[in-house]
Amino acid sequence: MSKVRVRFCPSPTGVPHVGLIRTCLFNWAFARHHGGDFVFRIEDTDAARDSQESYEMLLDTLRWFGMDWDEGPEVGGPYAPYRQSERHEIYRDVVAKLLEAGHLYESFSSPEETEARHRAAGRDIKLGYDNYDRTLTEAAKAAFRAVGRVPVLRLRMPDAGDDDIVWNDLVRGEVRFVAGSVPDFVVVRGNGDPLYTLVNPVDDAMMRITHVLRGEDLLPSTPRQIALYRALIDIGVTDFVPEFGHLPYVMGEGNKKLSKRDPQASLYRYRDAGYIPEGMLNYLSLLGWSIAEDRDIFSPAELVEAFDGTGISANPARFDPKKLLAINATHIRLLAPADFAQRLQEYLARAGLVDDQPTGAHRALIEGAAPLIQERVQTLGEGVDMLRFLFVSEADFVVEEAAAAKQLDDAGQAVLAASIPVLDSLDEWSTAAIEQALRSELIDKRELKPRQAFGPLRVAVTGKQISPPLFESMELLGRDIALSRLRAAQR
RNA sequence: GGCCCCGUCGUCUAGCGGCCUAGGACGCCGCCCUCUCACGGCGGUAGCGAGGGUUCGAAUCCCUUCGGGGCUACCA
Repeated sequence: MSKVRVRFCPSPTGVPHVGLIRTCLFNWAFARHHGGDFVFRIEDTDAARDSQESYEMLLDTLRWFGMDWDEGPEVGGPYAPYRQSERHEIYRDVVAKLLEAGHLYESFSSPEETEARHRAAGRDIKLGYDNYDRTLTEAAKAAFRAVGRVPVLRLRMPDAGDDDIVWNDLVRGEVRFVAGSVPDFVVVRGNGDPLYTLVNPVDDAMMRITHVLRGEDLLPSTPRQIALYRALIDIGVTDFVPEFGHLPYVMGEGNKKLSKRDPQASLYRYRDAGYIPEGMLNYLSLLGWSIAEDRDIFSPAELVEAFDGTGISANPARFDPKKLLAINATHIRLLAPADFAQRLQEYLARAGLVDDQPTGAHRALIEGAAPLIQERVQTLGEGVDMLRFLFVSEADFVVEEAAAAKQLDDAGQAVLAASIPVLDSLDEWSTAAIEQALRSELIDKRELKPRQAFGPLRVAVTGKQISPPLFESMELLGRDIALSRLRAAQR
């Protein structure tokens, strides 16, 4: 087999979403596994919907995931340009050759006229285009032009009785469309603009794409693409038809395909919340694929190692945010502690709790606190919430109302009153010393249950009922601030 | 309507004729650990859409049926 070449070819509309990136991921992993090329092409042929902003988000997202491309925007390549909006002369040239060779023909029929012919012949009007204009005489065409009508260009499809269009789908096995069941389709608009139906296969052919892995929604268009490919081979644009593989849908709530507009589908939502790329990639690749019978946690490198393009499931996969979260949590725990601290720092900065280049004191705080929460959070965003009490100014520090009501009652006040002098007189402000002193005073001497003893202190010091371990937190906070918060919680 | 795809626990899946009284994971429930929350450990819950074949033997092969979904544009 020649070198594997696959492509990811989104149109830049809207925000990158889960289904799109899953498709990208499978292509990327397939290319990397086989030592092939990953081509990134932008299908911006719909000026009304495409946007530069969306284009930039696409690049940004792939980079965030570490899905690098060998050819495409900003890196170039031998088949440049890689934005379809810059390839119009190429399409014009191919169209001219296709027309000359008789694969395309001018079609003047309006949908109404086609429908009228179906009615007149007693056929179902839902049959679609009837290939009527194939046989238009030059005189008839001239007559249309004379009244100002402009033709679209259609590709001739095989007729009933010709060979069926069959391919061996990488995901679904043999798929067959009976010859004659697919009408001739439009490839160039009346105004001369080429359509997706033309430019997508033309670019794939010219860029020598060997494997087309794409969404299941494109499966019914495959016979048309194969027919076009045959025409392209005939005129010498390429010399082979690629393999096709149609990936199952990613479903959302209910029984509906996850929509671009579904907020749950936006990648940025997860990125902003502090999901990490390793976790997202892992989960996304589980949507229609599995690495082994008894395993579902793996690194991007392990994915590439295993992903050979076989064993992709044909049935739709439901996107499950809970499982995504769980897998993300596992990957967070897998990070090297310094790596976790670094990533956490970025989110703390984003939340405005530390500077982009944190001060030495903040840096020390992050290094001390990160290990306390690495096993406690599922996202980096949760980590920010959990550590907020360490970074806020005393003026901004607040004790949650519900927490105060529950823990700073009369019993809680007694705990505060007993603890403050003990802590105040500690020789050494360390986790071990704090714990020893408090246990001795509250558990041994006053015979409190641990949760009764430490609950009020936790709330007073962190403002929440859920926090990193208490004694470590107090040490990090420092004696002065810890004591002043305990005193402030007294009434 | 026509064409096409899909059908294993609630969800993602393993399974490709005997290894299956169907395995793993998420979720959920219980217990242990425990300063909160997590982590970790142990246990539990729950599935082959239905009906016919083929076969000594079917989740696995065939047919039918039911159900879900997609396409059917001068969108991509």
